[in-house]
Amino acid sequence: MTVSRVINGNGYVSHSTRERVLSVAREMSYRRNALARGLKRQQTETVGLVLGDIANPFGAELARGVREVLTARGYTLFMCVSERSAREDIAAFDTLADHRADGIIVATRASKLGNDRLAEITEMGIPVVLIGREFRHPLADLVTADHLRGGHEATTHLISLGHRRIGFVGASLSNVSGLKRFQGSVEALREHGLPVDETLILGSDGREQMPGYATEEMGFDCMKRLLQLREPPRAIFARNDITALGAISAIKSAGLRIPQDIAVVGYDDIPLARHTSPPLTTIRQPTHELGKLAAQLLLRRIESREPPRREEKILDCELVVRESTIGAA
Amino acid sequence: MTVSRVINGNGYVSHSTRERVLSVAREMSYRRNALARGLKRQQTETVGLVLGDIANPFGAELARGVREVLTARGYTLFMCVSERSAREDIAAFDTLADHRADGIIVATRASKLGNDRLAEITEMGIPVVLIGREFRHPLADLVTADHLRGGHEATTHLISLGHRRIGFVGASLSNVSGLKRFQGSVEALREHGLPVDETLILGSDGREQMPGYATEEMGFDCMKRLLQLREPPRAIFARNDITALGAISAIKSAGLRIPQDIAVVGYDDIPLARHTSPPLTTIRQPTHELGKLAAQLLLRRIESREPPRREEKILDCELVVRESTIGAA
DNA sequence: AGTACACCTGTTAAGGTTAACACACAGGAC
DNA sequence: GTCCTGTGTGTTAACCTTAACAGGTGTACT
Repeated sequence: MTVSRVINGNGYVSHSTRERVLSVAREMSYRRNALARGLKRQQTETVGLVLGDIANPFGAELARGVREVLTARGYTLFMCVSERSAREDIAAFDTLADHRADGIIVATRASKLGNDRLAEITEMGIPVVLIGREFRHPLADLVTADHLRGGHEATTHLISLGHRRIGFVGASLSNVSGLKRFQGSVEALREHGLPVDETLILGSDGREQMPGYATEEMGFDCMKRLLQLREPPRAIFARNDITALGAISAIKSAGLRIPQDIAVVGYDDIPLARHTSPPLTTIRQPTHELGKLAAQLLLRRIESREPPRREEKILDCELVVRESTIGAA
Repeated sequence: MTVSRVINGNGYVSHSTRERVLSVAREMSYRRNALARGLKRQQTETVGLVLGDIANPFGAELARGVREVLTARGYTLFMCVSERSAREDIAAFDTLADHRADGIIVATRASKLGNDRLAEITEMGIPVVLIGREFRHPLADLVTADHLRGGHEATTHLISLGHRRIGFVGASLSNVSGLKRFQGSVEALREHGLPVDETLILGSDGREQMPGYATEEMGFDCMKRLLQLREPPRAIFARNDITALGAISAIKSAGLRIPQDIAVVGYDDIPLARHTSPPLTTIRQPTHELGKLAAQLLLRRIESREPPRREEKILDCELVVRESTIGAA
């Protein structure tokens, strides 16, 4: 009835009526029912963000970017975590679809099962945007950082410092971003005529279950194994900063110095990276931008009458040189 | 109609009918509408978690504990972030209330405005459980770690190592947990007849806005100021591990050694703490347990017919001694 | 035969909201 | 007087699901 007009502030309502409605509403501590509203209006002004590892500051920053754009446009963000398995991914997609989220942003690792369900959901007409996840679909946009170039730059940096034996910590076949970083690294080696020594490439050892998000634990373990080699690498490229921190820890506990004995490059430029000892050379992803862009693309999809042309945006990364690669001060 | 019975698996449905329904459902890629369902059933099997800083691994671990319990019982967890202001807190509460979440777990800092709205929501009959947030209400349960004792233990540890000038990094009047840690610390000093030197207590300097979650930036800044004192402290108790990392960074960039020149104790025992250099002595909170317990208390409230008696659980912390306080290997 | 019960299916209404429409009145323009 | 427009209010139906009930068939037991 007239109440709706008051609550939503559209249509004509006389001042006195409005006051009366508001006062009664206050008195009975009325809250409008978003379920009924969504049901009727066929839109909920709600967006779901599916994150993998929320312990990684990278995910936090991503969420921040997404939220910034969404709240400015009046949307609510609900975050779902899916850290263990494709099953959790699917559960998150289903829940968001069931609750009629207006759109979904997905930043978890790809998996066969997950992608299949994602395709279904996309085809049902729910706008979907991926962040750094391998899933191509004509109805879903994709944003990602240029990990190929990032990996390339990181490695080129090490090569330019004279390193010839470069270890890779945190290799993973199932994570696209990680894989691209690795590929970029290999390309750089090839370009400089350096051999790719497989004994220097360590990852999660097959015992990788779905989480596979690289942890400091993993960095620590891999680095320890590298140090046990007859001729350990003199430089390390880690799949991300968290992994790099683990590697640094392992190097130090072996009594070696960074960068004099072993140089380390990370990836992501998490806030902590500038405060490690030594401060970590790393590849900065435009994390915040990625989140904002994903949200913008999603809103474009949500608010346009018919499905817009698919967008795939690849943002540049940037090498940030700190003291973990060049001795200093 | 019969469809509902098939979808929900209750009531009698013949095999053939069930198959027919399922096949049609698949064909039209039917998804049940959680809005309509929630509207009709007056429950959504959905719980909201309001987190402050999701970049802090502490929040991540908390969420993990909460989720573990909820999913096992068939509930869905939606996370909302409120990192900047009391306004965001309120927005999150409102959204969750509007969407008829069955219950809300709140782990953000207390604020006058936020608590007022929380009281309203609680009194509307929505189950609420607080984690480490100062908000007492007969209808809301509270779980927290014993920060008073934690702060006491950390400081006692430093005193037992012979320290007499102990700095406190990250003081904040507006954060209860932080405040308790500080109080515990002061009590320990008093018990040992040591003076409380206010020049050694640094926080966010009044320029604290709502976020106030202590960052490594803050730890770095405070520590730098402490080092500029005529007689800097020889030991530091940081409000949390992230802050401690910042402090460590500042100490090192001043060319001092840990723990020989300055000992450092953190708080939380985040995964990274064992991988810093040197590994960080810290107070371990039963983070995962806190999350689980909060979820259990919430479910109790949700599922009991009439409001149960208020529970307030205080879990013990534990000192984890590592090399940032006692020189070693 | 009559009664009880298990099994299966359909009808109705309600949950809270809003789009669409209908109506009513006032004031101004012609 | 008629028409138009702006303002204010009310009615209806629909969004999709499910609780409650009603009704049907068939089998088993007394």
